[in-house]
Amino acid sequence: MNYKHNKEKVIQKGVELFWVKGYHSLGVNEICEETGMTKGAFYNTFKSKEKFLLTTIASYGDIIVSHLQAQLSGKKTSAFYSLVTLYKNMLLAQTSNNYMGCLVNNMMSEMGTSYDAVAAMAAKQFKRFLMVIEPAVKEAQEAGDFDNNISSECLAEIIHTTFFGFLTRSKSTKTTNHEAMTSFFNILKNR
Amino acid sequence: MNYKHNKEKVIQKGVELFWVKGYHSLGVNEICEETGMTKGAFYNTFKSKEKFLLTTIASYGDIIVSHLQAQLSGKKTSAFYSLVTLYKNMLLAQTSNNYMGCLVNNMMSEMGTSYDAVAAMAAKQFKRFLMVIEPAVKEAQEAGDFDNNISSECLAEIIHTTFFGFLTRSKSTKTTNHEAMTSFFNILKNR
DNA sequence: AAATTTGTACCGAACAGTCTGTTTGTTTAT
DNA sequence: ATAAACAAACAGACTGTTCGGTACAAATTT
Repeated sequence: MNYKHNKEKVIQKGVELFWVKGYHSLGVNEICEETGMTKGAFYNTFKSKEKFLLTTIASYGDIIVSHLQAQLSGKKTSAFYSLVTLYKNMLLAQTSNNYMGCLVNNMMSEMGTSYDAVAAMAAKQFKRFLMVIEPAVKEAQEAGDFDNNISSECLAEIIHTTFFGFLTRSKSTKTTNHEAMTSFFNILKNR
Repeated sequence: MNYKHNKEKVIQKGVELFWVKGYHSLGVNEICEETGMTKGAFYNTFKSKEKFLLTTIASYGDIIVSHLQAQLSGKKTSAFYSLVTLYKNMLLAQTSNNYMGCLVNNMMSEMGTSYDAVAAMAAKQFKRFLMVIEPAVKEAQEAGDFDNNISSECLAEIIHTTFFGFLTRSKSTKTTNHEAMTSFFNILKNR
């Protein structure tokens, strides 16, 4: 009544909260406390907790897509090196992020088998990530750094899927395995 | 008191339930209903929901370790081929398992950042898996199928981590990406 | 004035966990 | 041999809390 909520800011806070706590251990009450909304405003705006989650995943996807594009469009170095640097930095970022991983990956894991709409949304965002990565992969293939006997789409999928694997693993070890990540890219690289 | 509970059976049911539903969306009431226990018996036996989870993860680890050992000890073919077959079959099994993934991987993701004891237990089981895989990886390296410029431990870790990535991803797509999995092993193979 | 948004009290259901008292097999004392 | 004592396992009603979601009136915007 005395305050018009900034929907974008609320969504960003939602991203943060779901990212840190996951879906089931985050309550609507806590969302309201953290965002300054009341339940009335929340349900009027977002209809349900699940729909709010879907909105946050989509928003998170936007952020990551922008990040990936920014990191890969620099073009100061080879596409291969850009990719290696990108993934190394994203893995490194986990240490200062309390190993929260990636919201899309987290939601695939927590909700994938039980909430179809969430699974579909996560899959959609994953595909968007691949679409940003793929041109760089293709470029690295054409430059001879990656094998050419495999489609760039498939290779992009392998890379990002493996990255997700490292993210999940780092949650339990509380360390980022850079050695393995580096070795992974060394193996991918044509000798 | 006309019934003595079979602790092992209860744990196995717990494995199944946590595997399907995860931690936060599985209640103690449901565990009791499904196992035939009452709350009194449950809390007397397992002390808490979290401790029960730890027990089930350890038990699940035993099952998987046995499975991995059994599949790799056959030795009818090369170590490389045994590994490829093993992972292909495990990925394939997801389709008939409703994409439940691997309990250890699921728990790393859901609980890793919030419950240290669970994170540690998941990490422990993961290490056990690696210890079973590693000798086969080493053998494949010695046979010339895998690169020798990398430690067998590290390579085992890359393989299993990537597999976990594929598991998580299959939860959202509801399909197992065999093409990517096969390509992954093709890339690993020395040409 | 009409429509929309907000705040708050409230709902029934579900949550993890506790409490009291009971049933059991075993150990000890007679 | 019998009985008393005991600890462990058991049953399930019950605790207080939190859950997602609703109702509705007051405030605000149109």
